[in-house]
Amino acid sequence: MLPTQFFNRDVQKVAELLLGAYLVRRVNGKTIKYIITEVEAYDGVHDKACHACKGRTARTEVMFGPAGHWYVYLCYGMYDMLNIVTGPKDYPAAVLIRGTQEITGPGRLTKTLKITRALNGKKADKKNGLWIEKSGIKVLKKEILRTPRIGVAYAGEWAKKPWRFVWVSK
DNA sequence: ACGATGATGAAC
DNA sequence: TTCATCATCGTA
Repeated sequence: MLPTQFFNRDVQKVAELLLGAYLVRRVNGKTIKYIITEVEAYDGVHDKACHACKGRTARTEVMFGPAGHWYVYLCYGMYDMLNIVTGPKDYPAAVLIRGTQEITGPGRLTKTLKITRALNGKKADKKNGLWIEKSGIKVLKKEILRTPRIGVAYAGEWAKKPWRFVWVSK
């Protein structure tokens, strides 16, 4: 299980390192590991695509908290989005986990793993049934595709930042 | 291409 | 209290 310290650093570094790691879900006695293949970085109050650009609010409070906690919010009235908080306390940033080897799309991911806002603010550990583990899989730099983030066209210049990371495996 | 569906933040 | 907006997806 990756410790809090792992997440307590630059959000883009964490995003990159999460590719090839296991997202582990334990629900009613069964534990399943999913290999993370697609993530996005959201970085600070200045990032207009990051919810924290609105400042400290009831929703964004979790991102201002310590690293290694889940930030789960409802998107488009239907889908829960799963993020892991990164960086030091009071610096709002998070990595959106968009997909795994078996599951493409952040909405499908949370639906399949039965992840809801009940996990919002909870620590990524075994007690909460959702955590991240090192897999031992080697992801080469050349296998990482970087693109602008999805669905954030409203964010002006920030929409153009190549902060989406995809592990292209063949 | 479009509607479902509800929380959020900002305006009034 | 109302309103536009939204880190999506299934159906067409």
